[in-house]
Amino acid sequence: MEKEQLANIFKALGHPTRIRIVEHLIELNTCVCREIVDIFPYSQSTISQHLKLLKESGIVCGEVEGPRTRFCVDQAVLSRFKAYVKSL
Amino acid sequence: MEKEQLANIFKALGHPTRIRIVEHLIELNTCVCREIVDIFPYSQSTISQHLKLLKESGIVCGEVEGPRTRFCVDQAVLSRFKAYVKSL
DNA sequence: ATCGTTTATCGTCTATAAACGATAATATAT
DNA sequence: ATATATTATCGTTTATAGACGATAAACGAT
Repeated sequence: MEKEQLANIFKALGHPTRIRIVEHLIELNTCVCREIVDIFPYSQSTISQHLKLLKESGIVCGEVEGPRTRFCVDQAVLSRFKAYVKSL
Repeated sequence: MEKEQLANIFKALGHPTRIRIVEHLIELNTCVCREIVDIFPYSQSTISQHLKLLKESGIVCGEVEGPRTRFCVDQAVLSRFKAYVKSL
């Protein structure tokens, strides 16, 4: 796993809200943006921005499904990330 | 482990240079600032600042030793951090 | 065709990060 | 006492993050 992507994943997780979003995604397996907006005390645009960062890091993927986007954790990337952390 | 500290550790590792510094500290077990400055293409003040962030997150600790500071990874914190990541 | 719902993006503002050089602080050695 | 080496901090500059509201885009339902 490249240092650059590693750093991006760490950075993506470097915010309490994004940690919680990822935990939530792992728990529910999948999720649309609206559900997350309803849970957190932030605006839709803010949550969307957090999801964008998570997606850009590669740890989360989102597929468009009609008018909404279904987000989920990319298990392959998460596995590689966990393997790296374990190696520390 | 509290979300706030978790996020701080993730954030601290969210920079390629700081990842490398931590890897280096783990490898050598301990290190003074000057050695790191010699390795990386950044100024002493920049490296010192990176070390400060790492220290503030708790993942690294530094004890003053005469005119220099000896840095090392806090194994207890690293362990807890690794345990959290494993739980994802 | 229009409306409502959902999501992404734009523009803005404020705060923090990242880098540097310069300087202060500390301790060792001369 | 003075010089040297090491580290931390200050001040500055530029870039990025984090939040918001407003708006655009996409689709489903009416």
